[in-house]
Amino acid sequence: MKLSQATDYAFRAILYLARQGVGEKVDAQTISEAEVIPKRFLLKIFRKLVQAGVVESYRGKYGGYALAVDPAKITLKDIVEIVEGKITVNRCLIDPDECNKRATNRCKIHNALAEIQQEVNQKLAEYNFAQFLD
Amino acid sequence: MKLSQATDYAFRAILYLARQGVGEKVDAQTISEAEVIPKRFLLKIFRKLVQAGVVESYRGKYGGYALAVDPAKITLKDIVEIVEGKITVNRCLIDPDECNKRATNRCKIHNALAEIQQEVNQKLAEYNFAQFLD
DNA sequence: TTTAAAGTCTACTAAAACAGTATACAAACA
DNA sequence: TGTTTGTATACTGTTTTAGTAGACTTTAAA
Repeated sequence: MKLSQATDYAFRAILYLARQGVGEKVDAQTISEAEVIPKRFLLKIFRKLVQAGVVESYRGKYGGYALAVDPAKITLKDIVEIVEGKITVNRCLIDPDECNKRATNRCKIHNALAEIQQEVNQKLAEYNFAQFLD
Repeated sequence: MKLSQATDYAFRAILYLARQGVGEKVDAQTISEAEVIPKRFLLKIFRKLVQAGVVESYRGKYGGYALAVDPAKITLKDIVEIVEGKITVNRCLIDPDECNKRATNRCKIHNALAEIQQEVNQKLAEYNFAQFLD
């Protein structure tokens, strides 16, 4: 029941770019040093963020990354889902075949977990990166 | 960001015992079959529940397990914590040394995650096993 | 008082996930 | 045209998860 290290790194990388402003390019090396994130690992995380359209990348000399979206429009939930996929508190909640009792909808515990999962998603969606800028 | 299979099994085992009533003994084999849980694995989970005092065990022939506590007093949070320990949404929230920026208390993101963590704990604590008895 | 059926304790193992690295490649600017 | 940047793919070591195994202990009934 925890977020991965990669997600935590992504939070910090996005916040770093948000502080520079939308469209302001910074190279991975600089962010890696400032935020104490292994560079190759950070590059890997950035590829997901680029693919998702949250960040844009610039290749070649003087390349780097810049925020593509207003920080106020980027939530913690967005980043979590980009990096590690949708949150699933219990495996039964994704795929009924994962419930070895095949009782997903009849099981009150699973209904409770579904509610908790929704609550977590909602909470994560309440925080956007504009709020984290000092 | 999900609960382990062991926790899910524990939920179902506790619910099974709750349906029998406090003090009503059932052997692991029966529960294993009814809830489709590997028996040896279930035995291992039960040891934690026994140690925590939620369940009492009876050894020897005609032994088994029985709920030791009123189901209304057992919450989802209790079981999660017994089986997999306290929930920590982000590793920084347990140990500041885990934050490679050493910024746990100054970091607004981590403060947000701390709030979400508390929310999850509170939600889990709102559900008790009496509520799940039809 | 023996024996069979229960749980206990410790250790082991296979598979998946996590965290990070490496190597080769492509683009861009100077 | 060469150096600096990101891209793509694949590899690797460690930890966690999920489950299994074997030897042992307890208990009740025959």
